[in-house]
This record gives sequence, C-alpha cells and structure tokens, in this order.
Amino acid sequence: MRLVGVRAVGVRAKVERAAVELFATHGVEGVSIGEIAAAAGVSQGALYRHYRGKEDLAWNLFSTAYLRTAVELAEIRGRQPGFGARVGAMVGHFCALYDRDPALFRFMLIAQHNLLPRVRPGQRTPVDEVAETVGDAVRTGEIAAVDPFAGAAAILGVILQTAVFHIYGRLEGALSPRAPTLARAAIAAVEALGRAAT
Amino acid sequence: MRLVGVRAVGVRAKVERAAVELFATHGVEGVSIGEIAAAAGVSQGALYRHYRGKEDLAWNLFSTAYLRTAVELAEIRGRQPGFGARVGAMVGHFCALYDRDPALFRFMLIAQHNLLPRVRPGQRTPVDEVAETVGDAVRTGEIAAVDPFAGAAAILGVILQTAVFHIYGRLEGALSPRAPTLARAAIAAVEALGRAAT
Amino acid sequence: MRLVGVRAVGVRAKVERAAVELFATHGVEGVSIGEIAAAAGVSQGALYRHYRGKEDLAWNLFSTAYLRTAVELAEIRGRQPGFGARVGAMVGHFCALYDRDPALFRFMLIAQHNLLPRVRPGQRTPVDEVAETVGDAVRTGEIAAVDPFAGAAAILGVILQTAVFHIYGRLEGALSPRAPTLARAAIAAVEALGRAAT
Amino acid sequence: MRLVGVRAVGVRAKVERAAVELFATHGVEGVSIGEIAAAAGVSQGALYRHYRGKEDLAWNLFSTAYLRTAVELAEIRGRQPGFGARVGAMVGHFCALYDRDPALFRFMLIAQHNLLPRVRPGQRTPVDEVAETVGDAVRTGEIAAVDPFAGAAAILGVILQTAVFHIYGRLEGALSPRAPTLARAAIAAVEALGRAAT
DNA sequence: AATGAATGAGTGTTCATTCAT
DNA sequence: GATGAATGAACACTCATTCAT
Repeated sequence: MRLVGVRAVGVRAKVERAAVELFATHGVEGVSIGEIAAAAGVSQGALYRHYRGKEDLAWNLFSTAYLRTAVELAEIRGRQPGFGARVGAMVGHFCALYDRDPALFRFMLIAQHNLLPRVRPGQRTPVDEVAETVGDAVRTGEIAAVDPFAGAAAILGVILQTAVFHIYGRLEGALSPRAPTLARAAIAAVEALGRAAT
Repeated sequence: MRLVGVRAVGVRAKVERAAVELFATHGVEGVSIGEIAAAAGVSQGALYRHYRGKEDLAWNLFSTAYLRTAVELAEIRGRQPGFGARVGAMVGHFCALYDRDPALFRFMLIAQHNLLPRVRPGQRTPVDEVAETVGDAVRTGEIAAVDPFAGAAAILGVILQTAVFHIYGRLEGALSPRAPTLARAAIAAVEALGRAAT
Repeated sequence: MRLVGVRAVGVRAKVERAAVELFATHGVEGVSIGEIAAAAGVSQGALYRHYRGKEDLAWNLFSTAYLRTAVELAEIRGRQPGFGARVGAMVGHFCALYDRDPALFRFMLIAQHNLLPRVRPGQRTPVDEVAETVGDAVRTGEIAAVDPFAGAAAILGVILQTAVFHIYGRLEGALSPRAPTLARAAIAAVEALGRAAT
Repeated sequence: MRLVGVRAVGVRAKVERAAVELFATHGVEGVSIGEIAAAAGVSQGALYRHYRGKEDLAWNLFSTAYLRTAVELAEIRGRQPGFGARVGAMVGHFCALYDRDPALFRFMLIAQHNLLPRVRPGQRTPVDEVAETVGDAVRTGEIAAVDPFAGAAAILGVILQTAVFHIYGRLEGALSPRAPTLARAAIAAVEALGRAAT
C-alpha cells in the first residue's frame, strides 16, 4: 500500500507533467491519451486507474492550478495592506508562475475557454480575488468608484496579454523583471477607469 | 453562372455563419463537419466544394476576420492624428466588432491559439498595427520610451480581457459605451509603462 | 441532330481516350469520374449523357476492344490456311495491337479480372478463337492431341507475359519485330504439350 | 506477453486469410476494411494495431508471398543442376503454390499491377530468378542465345496463363499433374526463342 | 496495480450520381 | 445537350475506453 502509493504518485507526476506540456502545445483536443501515456512512459490503461478519462485529467490539472492560484491571491490580499501593494504582489505572483512553468501557464490560457464553465458557481477564483481587491480599494477610497470586474479585467488583461505576447515570441526574457512596471500599468489603468466615470 | 454564384454565396454565407456560432461555443475541434452542415442546412459534401476541409474552413474564417481587422486598424492609424485619438478609435473599433458579432469575436479569441502560427511571417496583423501606433507615439514624443509590443500588450489586454469577462457574464451591456473609458485606461497603462522605464 | 451527333462523337472520343489512359495507369477503381472528365475536357455531367456510369464506361471500353479482337482473330482463322500461319498471324496481330495502343492493351490486361465475368457465356472471345485454332490443328493432325484451352493458354501466355514485361520495362523496343520469334515459341510450346501427352 | 503474442497471431492469421480471399475475389479496391474485419471476426480497430491501413495490409500480403517465392525459386536454382531440371522444379513449384492456395495465387495475379511498382529496385523477384535461370543456361550453352527476360516471359507466361484459365474455369483439376507437361512446353518455347535468333 | 490488445462509435473526406439552370 | 453545384452514402481511419491477463 505504501509502495503502491509511492508508485502511484510517480505515475501521476509523470502523467501530469507530460499532459501539461502536450496540452500547452497542441490543446486538449489535439492530444490523444496514447500520446500522453507514451510521453509519460506509462501504459494507456494505467492512466485510467488515476483519472476517469482525458477530460477528467485536463479538468484536474486546470482546476488544481486555477484554484490554487485563487488561494494564493487570497493570501496576498490578506497579507498586503493597500491597493498598490496588493496589485504589485499579485502581478509579481503571476509573473513568477509564468516564469516557473510557462507550459502550465499556457495550458491555463488555452484551456480556460473549455473548462471555465465547469468551475462551480460558489468557488472563489483568481478573478474573484482580483475583483475583490478592486472593490476593497473603492470602498476604502484608495481609488475612484469602479466596477470591480471592470477593474479586474484591466489588471488581468495587462498581465495575461503580456504573457500571451511572450508565448508568441513578441516579448523576450523572464517576466518577473517586468512585474513592477506591469503593476504600475495595471494600477494606472484601474485609476483611469475610475477617473473616466467622473 | 449568375445563379450558380448566388447559390454558392448562399451556401458559403450559411456555412460560415453556422461555423462561427458553433466554433465560438465548442471550439473548432469540438464541432463536427456534420454539425456545421446540419446547422447550415446543407449537405456535408457541399461543404467540400467551398473549403478544402474543416481546418481550411476554420482558417478561412479566422484569417479573413483577423487580417481585415489589421487593415481596419491600419486605416485608423492613417486617419487619426495623435496617439490618444488613434487608441480611442481602435478601442472603439474593437468594441464595435464585439457588439456587432460576439460569436465571431469569441471564435477569434478561442481559435488564436491554434491558428495564429499559420499567419505568414510577413503579414501585418492587428498586433503589428497597435504596436506600431505605440512606436509612432514614442518617436513623436507623445509618450515616454516603451517597447512597442509591451505597450500593445497593455492596450490589447485591457480590451480583450474586458471582452472575455463579458463573454463569461462578469460584465453586462454592450461594450461600445465602455469604449471611451477603456481607451483612457489603455492609454494610462501605456503611459505608466513609459514612466516606469525612467 | 447532325451536329449533336458530331459533337457527341467528339465527347465520346475524348472521354474514351482519357479513360483508357487513366485506367491503364491507375486501374478502374483508382480513377474518379471527375478526373476522367477533367482529362477529357468535358463536364462530369456530360459524361452521364453517354454512359450509364463509370462501370458502364469501363465495360464499354473493355468489351468493345475485347470482342473486336475476337472478330479479328476469327477473320485470321478464316483467312489463314494452317496452324503455323494462323498462330503467326494472331501473334502478329497482338503485337500490332500492343504497339498501336499500349495503354489500351494495358487496360485490357488490368481490367480483365474485374470485367471478364461480365462477358456473356455465348459470346465468342479471343480465347475461344485461339482455342479453336488449336482444336482445328489437332483435328487435322497438324499437331498431336492437346486440350484446346491448354494450348491456348500456352500461346496467349507467351504473348501476354511478353507484353507485361514490356510494360514493366523488362523488355524494350516495339513488340512487332518480336512477333515471328514469339510465334515460333508459341507453336513449339503447343507442340511440346502434345508430345507430353504421349 | 506470451498470450498476447498468441492472440495477436490469431488476429493476424484470421485477418490475412480473410483479406486474401476477399482481395482475390473483388480486388483490393473492391473490398472495404469493414468487410475484411467482419470476415475475420475482429473489429475494424483491431486491424489497425497490426497494419498501418488497408494499403499496408495488401502490400504486406503481396510482398511477403512475392519475395518468399523469389527465395524459393533461388533455392531451386541453387539445388538443381541443369536448365531442364530447374525449369521443371520451378514450374512444379508454381503449380504446387496454386493448388495449395488458389486465392493467394489469384490475389498475386490481380494485385501485381498495383503493387509491383512498390517493390524496391534492388530486391530479387521471382522474375529475376527465372530470368537468371535462362541466363545461366545460355552461358553454359544448354540453350541458344536468348534475352533472359524474353525467356522468362515465355516460361512464366505458360505457367501463369494456365493458372488464369484455371481460375476462369477453362481448365479443371489440380495444376500439379500438369506440371511436367507445362515444363516441357516452357522449355520448348525458350528453345524456340533461341532458334529464332539464328 | 499495470499492461496493451481489442473495441466500436465517431470523424473527416471522397465520389458516383442527380438535377436545376 | 452541357454544366457544375449539390447530394448522401460510402469509406478509411482515429481514439477514448474497457478488460483479460
């Protein structure tokens, strides 16, 4: 049982790594179970002992990373005092995620359109955390009144589109060094949204 | 000959409409030729008189809309005098596109990850037009020095992520009324990127 | 009516030429109606005014040539006096057919396996004429007793396999100069069959 | 692993048997994968574990039998002393092949026109072995000078056309009893070719 | 628990044939 | 008569999933 567990972890880790890389490159529908199994060095059958199927595997990868990110953003919100610091830390967090595992990031960007609808309505998502951060700042008067989701769109748009451009080779180098600049841009965008309302 | 043309146009129009709607909802790989043909009210075989296959159909839809948008942005760049006016018009254009045909917009957002690599290197894309608009502004001193693609990422990020949020129901109402606000946010973000460089 | 006929003959001739060439190269099943129509320079629809379909076209080409050859061999049999002269003239005839239209000859060789079963039982075929020539010779005592079809197999085998080797590039030059030699070989083979029976 | 092998061999054997029978009757293009699978009692999918596709299956069957025959003829050539003995053994071998598996023989005759071009230029074929046998005999003075391929055409023509006539019901009974007679006919034909050259 | 052969439904595509013009 | 767009029934092939070993 112990050894089983250890081996199972080995299988899961190898499968998930292979799946993320392949999904990031070809999309979920562009990759077959056979390819994942081959890349992971396990049999196709073994895969079904750990996941209900390909959809389940993709959903596992996505929701784990997506919801973990939500938790991490919530922690940042709990730790950092004001709007600027929070956004700065969040942007830095996204950049670090990208630099640490670009394939996973790319997978998230690609897969969201298929998998986002499966997130349960009550779940707290990264979007919720960013939007709430905006809402907090409006409430404390740090920024002018702004729809929290409109603000979150500006913040996430600046980060994610930068990541997309990096993926497609329009930008080079690690993303983390750009974090402070991106944070300032994101904050400026949200502030401009508020000014515009006036 | 005349009527043939009319019929052919009829088929093409019906197929393209059906394909865009279905692709936008389920992704290119999530839709079968049979479903497209059924939705368009034509036979499967008729589809192959107009397109080489499903991939060709998707690529046609994508590249047509993508490159047309590039041309339209180029026209804006040629028509509008300064950075602010240009970005304002461009943001307005994207919002109008979204409002006019949200399915097409959604299809573009989804399909880009599969189809962007097929754009020929020399082609002028919407990204190029926005980046060049940023480059122009840097050259004329309207804004501080900024990597054109970093600036384009900020501008497009603000717009596109707003559209994504609208698709997922986080934002409501038409996008066009938000255009002036979004433009101001985009410009503020780019200016902040420039300040940050100092 | 007159012009129609003339045009129809034009269409038929062009279609048959194109079909023979294509069938000879790719086999009947390896060629589409569209390819034949394109090679003949007519529309697909026009083809159906002259032939019931692809099978009908192939059958027409085959049976016309096959039965015409039977008639020609019958004429040789009626014209030539003895076994040697008859076989010599028949071999010469086959060689001339090959040299005049190798594509048609190749088509006949390929298509026989599909189309021979459609020849009506009563029809006189080239095989019948050759077999009867052998039977005549046995009856007149020119050669020793031999099954007419066994003798015909030897005669036709020598000719047709030589043609096959020519098609595949094992033999070169026109076939007609080889006719006298081939005829002697065919006769010797039949005589040996007869001797063997003793 | 052992049992897997056994199962796989079972599938392969059943599929190959069914395919040969069907190909021999209807030609490769006249048979669908579904029909082969049904006749073999396996699923369509199982077929693709063993063969790349229908073409690959046909090519496998053809080339295996074709090249095996070449090896067997080479062995005869190595074993038998003179021209007469060699041709006798070769003709006997062909007759035995026909009697043992008429369907395979018929498949070979039908399929050659499509598949022969895929034989690699360097490969030794049955044609080469027979031609070389003729060449040997010319070199040793056993027969008069003759183009080896012309001689091979005569030998193979006598055998193969006899087989064709048997297939179409013009000849009856097993072929093996005819072997000595056919061999004599084949030899006589080659000798006549040589005489003719004088 | 792991394997990989077998399954069978589903896919994209082709093509002989029809028919409105 | 001629055209070629439209049809729809095939077809070869893929692949997520199952299951005997």
